[in-house]
Amino acid sequence: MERSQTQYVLLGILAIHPNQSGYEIRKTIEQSVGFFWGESFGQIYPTLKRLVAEGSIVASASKSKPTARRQEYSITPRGREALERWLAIPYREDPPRDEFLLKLFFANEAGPDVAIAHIRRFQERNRQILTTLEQIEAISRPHGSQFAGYRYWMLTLGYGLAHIRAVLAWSDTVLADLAANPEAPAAPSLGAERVTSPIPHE
Amino acid sequence: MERSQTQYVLLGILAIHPNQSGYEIRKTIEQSVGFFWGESFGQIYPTLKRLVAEGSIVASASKSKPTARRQEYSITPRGREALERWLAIPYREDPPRDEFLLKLFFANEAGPDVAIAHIRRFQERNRQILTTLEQIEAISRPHGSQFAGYRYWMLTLGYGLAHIRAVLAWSDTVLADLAANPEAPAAPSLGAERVTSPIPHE
DNA sequence: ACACACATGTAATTGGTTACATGATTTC
DNA sequence: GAAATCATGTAACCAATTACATGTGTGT
Repeated sequence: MERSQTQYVLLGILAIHPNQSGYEIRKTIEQSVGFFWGESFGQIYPTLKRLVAEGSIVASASKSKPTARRQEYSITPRGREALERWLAIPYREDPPRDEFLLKLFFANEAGPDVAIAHIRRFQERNRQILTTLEQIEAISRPHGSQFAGYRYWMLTLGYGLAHIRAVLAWSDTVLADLAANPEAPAAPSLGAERVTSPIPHE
Repeated sequence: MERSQTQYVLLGILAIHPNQSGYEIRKTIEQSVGFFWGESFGQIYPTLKRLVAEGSIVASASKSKPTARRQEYSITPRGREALERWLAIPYREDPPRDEFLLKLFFANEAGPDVAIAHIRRFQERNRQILTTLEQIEAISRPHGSQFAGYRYWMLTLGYGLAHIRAVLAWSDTVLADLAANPEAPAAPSLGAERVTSPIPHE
């Protein structure tokens, strides 16, 4: 609970766009930060209650859509302070885990066809995301800076585009290499003179 | 336990390089897949025991380094089968969570100085990793394909290099933009005509 | 003697997903 | 009237980290 990031996502989203229900918040998350962040209902609803109890957000009956169950939330000055405090501290790296790269790394145990299948899947998925991100970019550009925070949205979008374009280009060269030269020469197993990569972790 | 990926990392590492202790396995993980995968002792030791119980690996007293406590593990044919089965099934995307991008996305609530601080940190860290990966590449290239799996190691390394170079280039343009134009024009909050990004998830 | 790397393990905690359960509202 | 979407919540489960605890071997 102390270092749960979920609360700050909720605060941040409500800071940008108040008077949303839990259900709506989740949609907003999907549609804005969805390509690098996800939240589940099982996490959202309890956290909203906790934030209300702490006074970081307030709940109110919906005015725009007065249905029976719907609750709307807005950030309070206290919530804004909490958000700003959190934003100011250095981001933490959580331990990286990329199953795609892991399976590719071990692909020698399974053969090049398996590697190729994974890479094709990787390409399909990332081409799809790239198309989406490019559409957002195209739609947003004429809009100009229509809302606060637009600039930073564009920055994160730019990250996504740069990342995906780079790894898609990489995947093309990899596929070409695997197709041109399916069987790599066999060799002794990783032994005494192995090369290592001491990547610094936090 | 069913969908724990830890077991497969251990199997994969032992498939490439047998007769390692738990302690050693962890070091090997850090030094090979460390830039995209991590494992803790609290996860490694119980999983090793479970894999022994299942017959996927075998434990033996150390021959090369016969100390009191040291246990060495090697993969069995059964473990190899389990590894191959796992390698053949499509990788799963786990929900993305990038705190750096999240803080950047919300940076309008905190000001450009906060955004700049995060990006500088990001650059420092990634430049450091880039240097390490480039050194590995430089050392490995003359070695040629000295061991089985070398090829796939180089492929994952290539991914890391492509990714880091791309996001570092992105970060330079972002910093230049934020420095040249620290205050973005204020604008109404994210409202009715907001643009959305329906990223497909699995 | 001291420090550091090697080596193994467990317990507490937790952040999070998934599945389940329920019901209202809208749209076709 | 059926289906989809809106809407909220809880319980079970779990993978994983972190902290703690213990001890050996090596090098200075």
